Amino acid sequence: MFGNRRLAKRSIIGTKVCALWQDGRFYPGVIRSVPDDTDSELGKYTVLFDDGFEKDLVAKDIIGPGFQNLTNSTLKFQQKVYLTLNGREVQGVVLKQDIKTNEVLVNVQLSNNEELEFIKRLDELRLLESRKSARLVDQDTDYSKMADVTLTPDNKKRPVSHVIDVPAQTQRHRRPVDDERENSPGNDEDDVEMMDETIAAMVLTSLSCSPASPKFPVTMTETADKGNSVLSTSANSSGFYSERSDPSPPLSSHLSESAPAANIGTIFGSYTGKDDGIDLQESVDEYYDECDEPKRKRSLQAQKKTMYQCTWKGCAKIHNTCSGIEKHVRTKHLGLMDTEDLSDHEEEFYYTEIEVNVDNVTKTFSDMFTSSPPETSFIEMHHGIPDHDYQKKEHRQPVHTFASSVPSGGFFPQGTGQSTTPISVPPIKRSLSWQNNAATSPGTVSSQSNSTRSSKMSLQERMQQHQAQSPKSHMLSSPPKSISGHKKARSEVRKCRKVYGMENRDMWCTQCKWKKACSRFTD
DNA sequence: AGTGCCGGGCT
DNA sequence: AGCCCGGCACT
Repeated sequence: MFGNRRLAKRSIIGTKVCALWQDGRFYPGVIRSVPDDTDSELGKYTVLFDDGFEKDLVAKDIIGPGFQNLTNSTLKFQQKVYLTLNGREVQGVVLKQDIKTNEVLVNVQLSNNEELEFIKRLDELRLLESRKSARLVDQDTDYSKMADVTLTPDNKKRPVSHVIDVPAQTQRHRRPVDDERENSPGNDEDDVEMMDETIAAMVLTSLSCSPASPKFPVTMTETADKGNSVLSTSANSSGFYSERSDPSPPLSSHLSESAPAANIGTIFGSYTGKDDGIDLQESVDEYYDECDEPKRKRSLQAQKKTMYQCTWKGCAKIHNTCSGIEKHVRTKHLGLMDTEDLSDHEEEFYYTEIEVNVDNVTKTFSDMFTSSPPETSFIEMHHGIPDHDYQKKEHRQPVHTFASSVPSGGFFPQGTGQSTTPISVPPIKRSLSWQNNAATSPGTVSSQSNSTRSSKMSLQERMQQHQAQSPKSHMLSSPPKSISGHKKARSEVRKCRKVYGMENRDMWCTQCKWKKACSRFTD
């Protein structure tokens, strides 16, 4: 039936698509049959629309996986679309589309029957309703998921890359939304909704930092004094969505789910790329949600802490929350929108729980963040974000404690004496962090050898160390030659064995397990 | 001695 | 292909 000259296009029949109808709008349907010659642009696909009609269409009139992207399309007035607001998929109709900017004015009817108009970018819209929850639908094949994914342009299909993909589209032109907000004053909630996605994406962006990634964002932890933790303030106070049964302090709220417009507005001034502070949020232990609820033992300064580590190839990002890591996987690796509702939780396959021995989780994090020279990563991280005047904010704390050891003064407010949690950072780690290339006097560091240490270090520590030693962290501190040299001394190379240790062999990448070239920490 | 991983064998 | 491991080069 199918042309068999090529690899069959993975049974395209049955694919859920949206196809052009006579009226110039796209309607959902499934592929009924494919042309004999699928290579030809003229071949007609038969699409069975959901309402029972059938039509033969060329590929270019079909939107869906394997066909056109929505981004390439022009949507007509009254075209039904789906979009995500505040983590929920809502339906709307197109009012108009600005071809130039690819922004679409969408009218959305909220559950409370309120109608609102949003300006969304084309790539934020979908023509097909997303699957609600794979858990409920008992794991059918990836099909619909694929549809979801591919229908959302810009979601490059599963980037198999360990490069963090900054969800650029979420960060660009947010101004229109701003304008939009002005159009509907007094509706805070909606404002929130509109911002959520962006913020969440920004959070993710900022958070995206795998050991393999050079862009380990330097973030502030709760050690930041209140004046500085710009975002954590805003995020923290977001407990206004009371559906969150969690009676925990406001700080436990989930950024992506809700963030009070008011606060954010205040804090961000104009709502733009001020994501800068966001990373603070997650980095800290206050970033809890229902996922970790049972594990909330930190009041005990527990010795054990469950962390979640991304197992995506080349990525070993660790989050301290389940939702955090899920989001990471979802947006960074699966190329999905950061919308839990739309996700079918495939991300669960890409992270693993790790129990970490830490005497003080906070310490751990602060370590992680202190250990890489902030400036570069920080700047890079925010590269391309408009209106970014983060630097102007009071984030730049004088770095007291480590000023001498930190190359090019990071802003991490280590020195903030008002830190609530005593941060006892083992000197070893810190010195290690910058010791690699920077000239280090042997005497200043612990006399223990690196390897000895690593066998004794907790996993977490090793991870930190790895992060600290990842290439980026050298950028500022290292003498030029190490940059040009590129070839790392063997001792510097971090591999699963070193990072996780023998005792955590199950966390090694497969290659390492097989004594093959490590696939996780490729340099 | 420890580590990274090639080459090759087994299933 | 997935897995395992001897053995070598390197540190």
